[in-house]
Amino acid sequence: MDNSVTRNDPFPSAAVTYDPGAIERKWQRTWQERGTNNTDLQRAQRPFYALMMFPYPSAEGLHVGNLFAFTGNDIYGRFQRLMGHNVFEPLGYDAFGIHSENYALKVGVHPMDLIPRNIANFQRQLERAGLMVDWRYRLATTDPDYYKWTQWLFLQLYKQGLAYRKQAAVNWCPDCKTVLANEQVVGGLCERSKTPVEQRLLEQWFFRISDYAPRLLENLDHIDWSETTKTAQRNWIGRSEGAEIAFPTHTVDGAECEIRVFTTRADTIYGAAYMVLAPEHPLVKSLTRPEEKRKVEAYREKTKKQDIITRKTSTEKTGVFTGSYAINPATGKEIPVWISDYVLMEYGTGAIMGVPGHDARDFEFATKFELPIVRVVCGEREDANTPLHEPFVECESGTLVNSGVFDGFRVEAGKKAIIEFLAKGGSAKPIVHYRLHDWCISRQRYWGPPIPMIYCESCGTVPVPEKDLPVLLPFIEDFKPDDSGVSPLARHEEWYRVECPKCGKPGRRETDVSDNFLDNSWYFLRYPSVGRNDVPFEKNVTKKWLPVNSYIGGNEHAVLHLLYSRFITMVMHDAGHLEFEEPFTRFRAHGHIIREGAKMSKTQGNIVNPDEYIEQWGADAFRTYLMFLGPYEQGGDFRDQSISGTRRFLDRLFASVHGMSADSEPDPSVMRKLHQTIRKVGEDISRLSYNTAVAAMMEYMNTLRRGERTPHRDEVLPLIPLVSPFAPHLAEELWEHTGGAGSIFDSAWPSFDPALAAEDNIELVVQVNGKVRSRITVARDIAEDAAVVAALADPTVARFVAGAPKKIIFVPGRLLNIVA
RNA sequence: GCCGAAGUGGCGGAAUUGGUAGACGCGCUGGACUUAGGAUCCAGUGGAGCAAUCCGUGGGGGUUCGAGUCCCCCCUUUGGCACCA
Repeated sequence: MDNSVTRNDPFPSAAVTYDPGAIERKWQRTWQERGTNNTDLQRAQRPFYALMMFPYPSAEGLHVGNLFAFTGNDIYGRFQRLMGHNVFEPLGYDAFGIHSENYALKVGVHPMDLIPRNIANFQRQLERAGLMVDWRYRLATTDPDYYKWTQWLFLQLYKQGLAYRKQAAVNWCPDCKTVLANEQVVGGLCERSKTPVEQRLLEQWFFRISDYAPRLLENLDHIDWSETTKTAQRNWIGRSEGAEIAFPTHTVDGAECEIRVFTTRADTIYGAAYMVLAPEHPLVKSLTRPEEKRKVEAYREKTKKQDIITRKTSTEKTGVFTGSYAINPATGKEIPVWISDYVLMEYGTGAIMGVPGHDARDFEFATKFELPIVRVVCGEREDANTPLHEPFVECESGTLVNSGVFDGFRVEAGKKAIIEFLAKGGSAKPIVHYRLHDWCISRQRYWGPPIPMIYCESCGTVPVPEKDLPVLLPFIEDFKPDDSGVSPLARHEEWYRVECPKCGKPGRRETDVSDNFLDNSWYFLRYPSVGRNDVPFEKNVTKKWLPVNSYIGGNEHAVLHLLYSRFITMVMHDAGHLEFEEPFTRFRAHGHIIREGAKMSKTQGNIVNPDEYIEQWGADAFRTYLMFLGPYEQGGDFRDQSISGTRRFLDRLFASVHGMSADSEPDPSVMRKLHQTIRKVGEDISRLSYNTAVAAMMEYMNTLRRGERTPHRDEVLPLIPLVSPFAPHLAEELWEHTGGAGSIFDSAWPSFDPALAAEDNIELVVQVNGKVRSRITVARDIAEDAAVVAALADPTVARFVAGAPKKIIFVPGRLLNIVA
């Protein structure tokens, strides 16, 4: 006999209890059998491409951060499906690259063995997470079917003159005997061996992304992306408006020449007291007077040996005088020409005009070498003769002084006027400069797609014909990089020796592989065309599914991956392969998870292994908790203790569904709350505010449980679809249990009835002088006069209002403030 | 140095546009049920005070009838870029 119904327990312990393990296994199998997560790409009527950044399959397995990211995307995708879209949610593996290779080196397992193993482990973990992924379209960047097209992409860029070869410096670790990526150099030291990094010059392949800088910048105004990401890209592209100015001089041999500088502060040209060239500037040789030659040569040698990082981080200014002078085109005066490593050959023209009065670095340099410091700008509190004890860099309030005919100009106007004036004399032109460098894609490594180029003695550089793709990455035992500075592939003559495709004479393959960022710069184009081996992305399916409707990923990729993807898409657009030029219509950066207030790291041993938690709490509770622990776009703090709360919520949902009745009528106030909840959860999911969506459902659950009553069917059932994006397995189970047909994900999001959600009576906040004194229950549409009368009838309010109110502020439906 | 984000109870965090600060959850306190409770359920929970009430969103000013929210000046934490002319 059932005597478990007690006064305090409106939900009798039902015969069935919530067993997430069993339910999740059941539905994962059922989904698989029914093809619930499959999308018919051809026939879809309302395509919606919900993309998440794919993981690199590290050996540690799925990180809770991956799951946090994926779950957030999955919820959005499932919600869009319930809203009537055909949602495509693919996932794959970014399996080439230095991360994977380094791990393979560390454990001494060949990546060709290791990576498939890692992928298998990831796959197992991901399948437990209950993602709505259509695995038929899974890809790995290491699949020859995939990287064949990565190589094809390279060839398209080459064809368009966007890929070129030049000498460039790389980071070299003498201890690891390998080339390092910039990310692997921390504070001038090798991340792993802590050895100082050296710089080496190598011939490398570059993509002309800098040609696209203006477009990459301008388009940012038209795409719906997280502002933080757009800001990061804007800064990275680094547009500077300024002028190129020529300073006439003559070489040691007496020939006339000019030093061109780039400056954003043309207004300060009257304060240009010296010039500085980068040590490697091509004019240095011809400008160095014989008596200075020894010093200059020594300085150049010294800076050449310096590694990139030390040079960038050292603060003390150094430099030497060349012995030559140039003419300041504004003043007509001679100024000395120096060389110093604080001027970078890579930026601008590799030369600057030194304006010590109004630039911090120039000030430091001039102070050290006792060069004249002249004031040419002053603020409101200074005049032309106010001495400069520190550089005056303020522009806004600045006025030009000691600047000849330009005295009295405001900084901005002065800039324009001076450029115009110099331009007339042919010594200046306005110019826009970008900080964005060309993209070096060569890697002297093994684990990547070989760059599809062949060097022939008679034909020169010859691209591999498209029909010969892919250039397979061969299996080699000795994939470890050595101190030769070239890829391990360069040790394999049997591989790199080929006939020239043009003339048939002996040729040599390019032995570098391409950057991992090239692999993942186009994977989203590939997903819908996985399986097509004749084209990288099939025209019709691409037209139907791209650009991506929603892209979610980490902001650590704000500049590299997300910029490169945009670049590649633009190039493909320009070449006529794509109809759009921006790949991701909407992008949202998710936050990152920390654990108990600290960063998760292996050394601290506080890594969350999703397996254990899913085992203990169920995937649904784990997913819901991840979404509840903080705002999705900001991340949050993972606390073991807190998971119980979300699990309790699911337990209660399960119990409510099993304990509900259909006998009496639903409670109107509960129904009102229900419709408010439907609205809120929908709105919150739309703006990725998952934590508040979960809170709203919990709040409703509390409403449902309040008092000693059995919840009505109509009060409970709509909660199932609301919770389904978060707890898909449980929702399916409850949907089936309550007689739903097919998958809940082929049903619809519950409709929200504004009339039902509206309150008849509201609680009006009554303030006196802005301080809350009371809350009164009044009709929703109460008029101001009636509200004042009702408020003054309240004894507490009356006590604070002595005479006649001075002023009344009435916010209908919300608040009444009486100023007494 | 530059660019960005953020400081709210014991903790994670709520608070679309200036309008009830602390939703929701954890934890904690008390209680019910129980052989037991690290299960479940009920009640309470920012601080001070018997109470009326007062004080409270990093600190200091300001605007406003009203400020977590807007403005100015500081402090702290955190992410990114870093001699970018």
